Amino acid sequence: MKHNESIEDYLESILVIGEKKPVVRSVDIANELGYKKSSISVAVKNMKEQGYIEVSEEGYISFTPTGLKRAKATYERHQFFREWLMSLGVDAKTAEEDACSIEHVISDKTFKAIKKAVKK
Amino acid sequence: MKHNESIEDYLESILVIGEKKPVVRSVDIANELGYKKSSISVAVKNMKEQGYIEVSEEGYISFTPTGLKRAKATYERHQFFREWLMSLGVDAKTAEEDACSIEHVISDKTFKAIKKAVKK
DNA sequence: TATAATAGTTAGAGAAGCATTACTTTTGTT
DNA sequence: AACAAAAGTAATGCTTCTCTAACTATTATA
Repeated sequence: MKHNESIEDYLESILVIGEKKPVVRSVDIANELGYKKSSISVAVKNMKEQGYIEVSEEGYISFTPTGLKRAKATYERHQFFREWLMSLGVDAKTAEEDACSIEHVISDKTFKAIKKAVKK
Repeated sequence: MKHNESIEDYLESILVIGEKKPVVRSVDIANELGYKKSSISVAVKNMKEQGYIEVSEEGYISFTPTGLKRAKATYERHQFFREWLMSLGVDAKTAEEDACSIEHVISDKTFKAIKKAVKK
C-alpha cells in the first residue's frame, strides 16, 4: 500500500464524513466504506506516514494541507464525472461507478482539459 | 490473472501487430510490449482459456469472434480518448498514457455516452 | 554435422495492493 | 469489577502481474 487508489478513497471518505459529523474517527471510515476497523487502522497509519492526515490523542482525524488538497481534488473529480455522465444520460449507478474509476487514473492535465471543454 | 487490464492490452497488441504483419506469434507480442517470452506464453494460455484467441500448430495467433470484438472495442477506446484529449490540448505523451488508463476502467454505457457527446 | 539462433513451455519466485481474521490494548461506562 | 466501544498489531491470504531459470523442440547456417 503505497500510492494508490485506496488512499484516495479513504481521503475522500474522510472529507465526506467531515461534512456530516463534527469529528472523524477510524471507526467512522470503517462504517462509511464497509471495511473492517483493522483495515482502516492500517490505512490510517499509511495516510499519516505519507503526510496526508494527523490523528489527535482522542483518535480524531484531520487533514494536513497536502491531504486536504488531495482529498478535495479527488472529490472534485468524482463529482464532476458523476454529474457530467449523468447529464449525458448515463444512469446514476453507472455514472457513480465509472466516476469512481476514472477519478483515480487520469492526470491533472487531462482532468483540467476535460473540465474546460465540458464547461462550454 | 483472470479478468483484467493486461488481457486487454495483449488483445490490443495482437490487433496492432496483425495490421503490420501477416501473422502474429507470441514472440511478436513480447517484442511489441517489451515483455519476456515466458510472460506472454502464460498470457496466451489465459487468452485461449478465456476464449479470446486460438493458436495454430505453427504458433499463429488468431482471434475468436469474442476476442476480436473485445480487442477492437479496447482499441477504439484507446484511439478515441487519445485523439480527443489531444484535440483538447493535452500533450501527446499524457494523452496516450491517460487513454491507456481510461480504456480499461469505464463501462460501455459511459463510453458510448461520451463518444456521442464529443462527436457534436 | 555441429553449433547457434529462434520459439515456446513450465515452475517457482516475488513485488505490490488490498483487505481479512484473530488477538491485544486502552478507555469509558454502568 | 465487568462490559463494550474503539483502536491497534501481526499474520495471513488473495489477486494481478511479471520475472528468472531451466528445459525442449525446431530451424538455419557455417
